[in-house]
Amino acid sequence: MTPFNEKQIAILQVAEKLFAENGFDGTSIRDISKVANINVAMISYYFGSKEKLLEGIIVYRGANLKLQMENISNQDVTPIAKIEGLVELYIELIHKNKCIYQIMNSEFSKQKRELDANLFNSTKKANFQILVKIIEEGQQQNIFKTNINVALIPPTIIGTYLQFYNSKHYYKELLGLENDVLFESYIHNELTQHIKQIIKSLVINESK
Amino acid sequence: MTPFNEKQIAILQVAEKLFAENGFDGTSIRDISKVANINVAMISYYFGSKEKLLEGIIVYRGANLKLQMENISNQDVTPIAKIEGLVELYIELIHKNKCIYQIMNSEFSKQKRELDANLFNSTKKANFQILVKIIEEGQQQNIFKTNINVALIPPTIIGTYLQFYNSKHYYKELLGLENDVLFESYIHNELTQHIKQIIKSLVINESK
Amino acid sequence: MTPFNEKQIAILQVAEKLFAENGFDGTSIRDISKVANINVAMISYYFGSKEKLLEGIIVYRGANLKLQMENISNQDVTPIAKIEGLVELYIELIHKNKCIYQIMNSEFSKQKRELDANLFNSTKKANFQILVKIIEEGQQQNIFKTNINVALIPPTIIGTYLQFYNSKHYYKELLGLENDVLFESYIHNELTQHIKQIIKSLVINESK
Amino acid sequence: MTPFNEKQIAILQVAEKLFAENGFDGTSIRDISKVANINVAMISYYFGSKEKLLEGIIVYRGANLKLQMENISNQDVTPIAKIEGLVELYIELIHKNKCIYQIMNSEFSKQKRELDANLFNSTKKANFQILVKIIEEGQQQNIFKTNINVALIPPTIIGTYLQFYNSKHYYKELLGLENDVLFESYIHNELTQHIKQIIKSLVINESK
DNA sequence: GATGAATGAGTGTTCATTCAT
DNA sequence: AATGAATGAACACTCATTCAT
Repeated sequence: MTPFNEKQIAILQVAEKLFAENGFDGTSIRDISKVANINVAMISYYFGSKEKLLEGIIVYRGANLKLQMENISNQDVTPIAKIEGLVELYIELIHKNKCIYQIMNSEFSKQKRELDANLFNSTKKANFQILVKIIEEGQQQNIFKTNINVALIPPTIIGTYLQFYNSKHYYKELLGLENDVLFESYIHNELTQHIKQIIKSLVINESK
Repeated sequence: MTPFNEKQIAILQVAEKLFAENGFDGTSIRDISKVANINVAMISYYFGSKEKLLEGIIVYRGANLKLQMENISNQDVTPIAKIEGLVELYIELIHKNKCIYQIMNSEFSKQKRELDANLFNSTKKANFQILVKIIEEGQQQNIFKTNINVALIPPTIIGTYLQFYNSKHYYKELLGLENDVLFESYIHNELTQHIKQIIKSLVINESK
Repeated sequence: MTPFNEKQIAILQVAEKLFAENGFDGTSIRDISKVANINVAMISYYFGSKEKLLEGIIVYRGANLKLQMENISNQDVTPIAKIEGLVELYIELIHKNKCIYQIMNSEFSKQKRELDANLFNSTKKANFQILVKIIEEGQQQNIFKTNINVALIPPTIIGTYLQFYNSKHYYKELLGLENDVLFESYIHNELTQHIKQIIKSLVINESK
Repeated sequence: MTPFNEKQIAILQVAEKLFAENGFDGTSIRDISKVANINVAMISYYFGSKEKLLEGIIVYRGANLKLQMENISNQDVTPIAKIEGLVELYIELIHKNKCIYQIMNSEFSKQKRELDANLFNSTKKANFQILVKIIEEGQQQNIFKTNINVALIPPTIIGTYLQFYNSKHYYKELLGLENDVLFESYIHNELTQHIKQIIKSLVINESK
């Protein structure tokens, strides 16, 4: 199904992790080869170059992301439940694929990288369309407001989550979350709840 | 006032810009020295190392940030106006100091960097305290809800803004913002309004 | 007849061309395998090593060279005609086998290469003997000088030709030879005539 | 006078020698740095790249070559003596600068190298003009033939010499030159004499 | 007999830093 | 106080070759 074989996937996963942790420039192919327990030359051999490896990660993850996102809107529940489900899914997906979102946000925003932005934008657009559909459904049922800026919903969800996660150290201290398990739990409960509340306040027609 | 002399500040400003554009690892001290029109050795000479230079940027900007943030809470307006003002200020500050926020978010979240996190956390905590004060003021006046998770307000503001800004390319296309001026204007109007609305929905006591 | 099979010969021909164009070190076995449309491992498999491949080229071409050279001296014409024929043949052969002569001159003169010089020297010596025979024939007929340094005749012919050919770019400009056809034609006429004249002046007894 | 400092010249000389012996691709900058007893990084530091180093050699030697060549034609001797002197000078110069001539012939004739051919062609043209002047002088004095192809004289001299030199191994055996001193002596005497004779036969008007 | 996978050594180059002055 | 020169380590990548199949 994927265009990558077993060993390539092993490399992709190690690379994804290290890129997310240390950045693209901060990760050498030697670092990757050491962690993945393969020869340095294998990366060039399998992917052609370090940049192509990055693109490989995107292709590998991108296919997955789009697929998972599509299920939510086809369920037979109220638009509000769909929105809540979408927020949950969004957070879950970003959390699971934190690595690639991290990469996307730090590497794609850099001017120097000559990456094919379309690799990501197509996924983004697809997700946007799904969201639009749900919103319109709620509007037709008069449950949602009419003037909703749909485009700003995804960056609100993703941004809030990532900003929180990237300041892990600070929030663990501030909120007294003594270990990573508590931190993860906080994300799953309080943060998710917080974001759900935000998004609902943006879309639900309170004046009804 | 600042512990940096004129030449050091010139270096700091160039470094800040380049770090934000290309990342810490993606920027060589030669790049910096070329743009700043100084000798390569100057950076090690003045700052000790490249990492110390990054810390220097934080110290240099941090002092500024804290200072500007404190003014808002001392004004004699309603808590709601203070919150609105704070959101505006937040966005304005992040927008102006995008560079350092970019750095903070991409470099501080990396495990490999041995940076003194306190350099930033102290500013964050100070800002948090200011926010707490405003919220409490509103709660005493019964204008704000009682159960507000104040800690999640800053990451919501900052995260949403940065996520939007970092996907500049995508949003310019999606929203038909043909040039950078229109993009900036969109941030100043729609995005700021969007974030204000979110934060207000989080704090204002609607049941009143 | 040749000790090489069809696939080996295909490789030899590609390698000969690429070695002549880019040098031995400037040509990778991957370059060769790509052009020859074979697997990289084939070269080591068939020839043992890259150096052995070079020797293979020499063996392959050398056999040919010696063969063609022998015909000229057996014809029933005057020694002068034989010399003229020999010059023509020399130039024609070098021109046709420019590739291998190029290799021979650039790779054999290098100390680092551990090539079996005898592979070539035997051909050179055979050719030298043929030349000696013709010269002696002319001397017996009192048409040629008695004090002829036969050893210096071949390097004069070959050297002049190669030096001219290797400065193709320069001579095309200097002589106003606008395209390669004109350049080739110049070699066939003026240059060949020039070399013939030189060699004849070296051997023919003018005082007669 | 030269645009190179002492250390750069040391590197240039080592590089010239190694390039001539092993070719451009056959010489690594580590080889050079080892022989020159300098750090590997110095070559990039001083010359920018390996290719620029090669160009440096050409610039360094080229200036010298042109200069030395100009003296011969200004002497107050017969045209024949001038031609003889020129041949001697040519051989001496090529012999001394064998390295760079070797490089010129093997690297410039390769298509892959993107070298500024003008670096050499200007020297070649200057030398050609000097030769033309001497020939014309002899023609005016009716000592030289009228139909002389001046362009073919330099490649005859250079080519014959280089072809002989590059087959050193072969000629030492053929001519019984037991050591390098004898080989050098042969070049200085027999080979030089041979080339002088050739060139004179090309230009001198025998029918006078 | 033939080949894709894999390897360790090597490539040119750039890196942050230090040194002598 | 300031800098050009210099360095060793690291960089991404390519090399010829070997090996398991």
